[in-house]
Amino acid sequence: MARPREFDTDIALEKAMGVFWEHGYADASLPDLLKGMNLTRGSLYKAFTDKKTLFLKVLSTYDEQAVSQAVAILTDPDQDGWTRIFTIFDMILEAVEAGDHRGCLLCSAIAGPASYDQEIEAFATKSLDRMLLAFEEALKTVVPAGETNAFANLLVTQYVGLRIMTRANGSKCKIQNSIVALKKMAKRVDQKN
Amino acid sequence: MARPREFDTDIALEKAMGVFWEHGYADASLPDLLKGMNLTRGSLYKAFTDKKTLFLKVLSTYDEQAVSQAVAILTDPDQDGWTRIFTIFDMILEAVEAGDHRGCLLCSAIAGPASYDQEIEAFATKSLDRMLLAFEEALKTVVPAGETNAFANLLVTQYVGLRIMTRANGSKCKIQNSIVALKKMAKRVDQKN
DNA sequence: AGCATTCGGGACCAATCGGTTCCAATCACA
DNA sequence: TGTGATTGGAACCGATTGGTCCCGAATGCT
Repeated sequence: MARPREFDTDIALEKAMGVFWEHGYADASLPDLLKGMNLTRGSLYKAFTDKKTLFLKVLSTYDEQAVSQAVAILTDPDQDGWTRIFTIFDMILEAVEAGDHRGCLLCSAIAGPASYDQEIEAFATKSLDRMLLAFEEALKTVVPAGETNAFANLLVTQYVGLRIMTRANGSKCKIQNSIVALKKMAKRVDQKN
Repeated sequence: MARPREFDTDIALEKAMGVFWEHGYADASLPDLLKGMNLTRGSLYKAFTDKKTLFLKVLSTYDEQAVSQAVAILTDPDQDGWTRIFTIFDMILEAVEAGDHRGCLLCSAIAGPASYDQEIEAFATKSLDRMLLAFEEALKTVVPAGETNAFANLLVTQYVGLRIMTRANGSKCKIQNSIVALKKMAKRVDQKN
């Protein structure tokens, strides 16, 4: 019984992801979201309750998609540890070079609403911890066992830093150089091992 | 002639810095600023024109104070390069351990309004570039000449990443570990040099 | 046919935003 | 003493915020 939804919830969620990704949580206004999702106010609130609830669901799908992709790359057993790691960082660089300044939805959430909203913080932290574990997994093959955790944290911090700087326009060069240095560091660490 | 200002502009500016530092640019509302600065609307607008103008002035005083302090540490000729660098990172850790989750006003500006306001971006980028040069200066004594720039970029990125993660509450452990790894990295780089 | 539920779309809500303007009171300088 | 600028404080502005409600039309299930 009853008329079914005319729009696909998942597709709407991905469109919402696009809006939040570009504008950030706070600066994505309801009109922005409605236009980006091709919905009316009534439909949005009936389907997603709330702006914040919508954002949490978006974070969830971002975790399933972007984060899972990164995790898959970092834990790919067919590749060398450093190869996996630099696949991730090279993708960041490629995105910036292609003019994509959106950065990482997760990192922007941490920089923004996570500082005053515990739910958002918990969600974002959980996702970032998945990346931490994946980095650690990749490092297991290339650094001594007792050091994987520390280096994984360094790489996650580097990841966050790069993704944040991505959102400022004139940062391409700095991002390039950071990754160059990261590769040099990898070489040094590797020779010792 | 005329009645003089009852409040000290510089002190008001520092109070405003405190408000922006804690809340971020967008989330610092006029009432927040007025309460934090002990001013009324009229006085604020007469003295500082604008919320954005006020913020730019605040960024400027932040540059003169916090950034200059960091630059001074990083370029102190009496200290070893790595000592200078890890003084900076240890200060970040100490702040977090003391419960200070404000992070870095500059980094928050880059993560926030710098993405849609060119003036703010230009200002923040300029300040961050000062830190970049200072990191490079410190590195000159400990890494080969051709590599100082790349490593300086890595360190600035690390700095930004740490400062952003600082604003999420449960990140103390990650920050600790990142810095531990940074020190390990320094050792490896040093042995090669 | 009839019921239920969704649709798009707009009206409407209170609250807040940044910003302007006016006020009487205050105080310094000439 | 009088002029001029600044004070705290409130009133007020239009715009925007997130959110609710109601509408007639559409559509699927029984």
